Amino acid sequence: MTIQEQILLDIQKAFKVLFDHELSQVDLALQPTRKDFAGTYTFVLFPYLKIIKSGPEEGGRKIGEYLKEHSTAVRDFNVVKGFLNLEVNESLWLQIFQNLYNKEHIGQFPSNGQKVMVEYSSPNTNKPLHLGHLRNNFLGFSISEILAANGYEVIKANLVNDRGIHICKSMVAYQRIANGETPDSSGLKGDHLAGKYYVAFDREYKKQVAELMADGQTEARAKQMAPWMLAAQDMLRKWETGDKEVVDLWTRMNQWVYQGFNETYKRMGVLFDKFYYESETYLLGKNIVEEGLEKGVFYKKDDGSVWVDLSEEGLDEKLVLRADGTSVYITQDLGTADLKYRDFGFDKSVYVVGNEQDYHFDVLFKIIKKLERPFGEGLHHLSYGMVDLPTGKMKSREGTVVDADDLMQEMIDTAASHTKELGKIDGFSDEQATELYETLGMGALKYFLLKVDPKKRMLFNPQESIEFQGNTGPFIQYSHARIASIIRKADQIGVDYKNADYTKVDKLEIAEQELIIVLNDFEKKIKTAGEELSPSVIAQYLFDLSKEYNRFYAELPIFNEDNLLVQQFRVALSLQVAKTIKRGMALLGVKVPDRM
RNA sequence: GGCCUCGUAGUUCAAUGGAUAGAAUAGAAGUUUCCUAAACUUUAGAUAUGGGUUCGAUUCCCGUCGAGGCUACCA
Repeated sequence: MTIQEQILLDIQKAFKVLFDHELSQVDLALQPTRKDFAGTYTFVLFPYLKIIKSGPEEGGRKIGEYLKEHSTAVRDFNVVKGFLNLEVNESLWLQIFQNLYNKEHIGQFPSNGQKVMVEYSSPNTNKPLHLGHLRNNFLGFSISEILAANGYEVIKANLVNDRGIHICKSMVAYQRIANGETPDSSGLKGDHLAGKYYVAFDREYKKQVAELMADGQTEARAKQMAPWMLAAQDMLRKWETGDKEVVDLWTRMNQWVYQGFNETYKRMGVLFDKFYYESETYLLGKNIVEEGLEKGVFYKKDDGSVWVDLSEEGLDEKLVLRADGTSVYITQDLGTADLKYRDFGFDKSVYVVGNEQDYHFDVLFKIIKKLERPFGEGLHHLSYGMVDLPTGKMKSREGTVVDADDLMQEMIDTAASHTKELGKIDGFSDEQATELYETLGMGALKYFLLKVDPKKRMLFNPQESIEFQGNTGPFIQYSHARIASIIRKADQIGVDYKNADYTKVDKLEIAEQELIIVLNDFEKKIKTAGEELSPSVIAQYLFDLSKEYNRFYAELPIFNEDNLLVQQFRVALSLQVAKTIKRGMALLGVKVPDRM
């Protein structure tokens, strides 16, 4: 039982004894006391004025008196307006700390026996990854870690979009103008090489459209009859019929792209348990169309196209099969959902996809529920907002796309030069230094993208993202490094911080008590982050913890402290903070250094 | 046009319907004989707008203004 639950139980008793009223647990809640007032938890009295039959001040005082006398958790209280602020016994905080400190693993709930699939990343193979993908990948990886911490078995899946007209565009341009260029011959990363020809296609295509329009064609017509567009469409048809030459080129170019992606994923620090390829799934789902027709969930129009009517659910009619019998995106997604379920039999499935597809997933999930799939209720769209630049939206045509590889390298370079400037890493080997720069640069970037609520669109300012002060990854990493330094010294001079009995500490300083309170919140935050699918909850928490620790660090001496038990306690408290930071940062996919 | 998000200090972000709306940056002023100053302390500064519900609204409801997204027999 947590302190809060215990106090609420005692408040329930108080209502029974003082006002002869039975309150149910669900009616009751405590909130953290605001910093300006004494106390840890606050009970708001306004909702109970009718029951306590007196002013909030008087009623609050009565309840406070009762708690002070009868609750083992409550040491003292004060009433300000309608707020009953409760102070918790120091001994209880020490007991809580001791329990936390004795734990083998923190931030890990036992298995809940449930399986969850997290699909994220899902790149197109016609161009390299950019800033938007970074948010997607960091979110997907982090939420996977967070769900695992909540006791789920997690399967990380990547559905690669490796076919379609966009791939054919790169291929057409490559075929026409590349002169057999390869990653080896050009020194270009494979994904960047493919991207180069995707851009080249677009440039040539625009030129062709302009020429046709100059010859008197309408724009719409010009777009249809531009030679390269016709070539791309032709290539797509050939691909679908298995034309050897086309498939060979497709295979070769995709291999290059995958090599490039693998490098990028490695630097990002993301992993996958299962890859799905659209080239293997794009025909799935037609059997579901049949099934839907039989069940009466879908209906056929006169021209033969198949539709679903979602007007009862507040949406429109939606096409699921074209008149010519070919499938559309949503058909394929229905099929893929079944495939995933056959493969893994999950309880939940999370799709990490940008919010421009909100409507699509709304429709998809509603259809799946209409089809009465067993996994229908476990579907979630982790819909994240776009990443905007100070100049506005990223537009590949306008060359304002921030390339993922470039950005990561820039962050790491900046971390390197900043670290060298501070000159604190004497004695590092080149290898260690390189690793540190990577840790810091990637930490800054990941934290920057994860600290914001995923649902919200966010602004990426290159200058600010590269700062290492304030609410940043490196600030939290720095707090960890400071503690690591303390532990080294404690070990060196032989402070026995491992086995002391900290419940015997006489008096807690405010900074110490605040730290314990924050440390005690860790698991609750992991739970919230898991329920809300929001790594930002963890990021915010770690920042608060680090800030609280740095205050403690500045205010209280450790090795100059005379009382031996207090000295041991402060080392132990520091160690507990370090463990929490390390574990919490791991949930964000961020490493922490022991020196920086 | 219809549908969905979102408007909070100069800027970037917080705030299960609760107290005097928090941080971080940028600005001003301080703190290194002491465990890492990538830190700490102090200071100034915001709920787009008009109504409504409520003991109480940044939060819920309606209007206005502004930003973004969706609105394909594309993916």
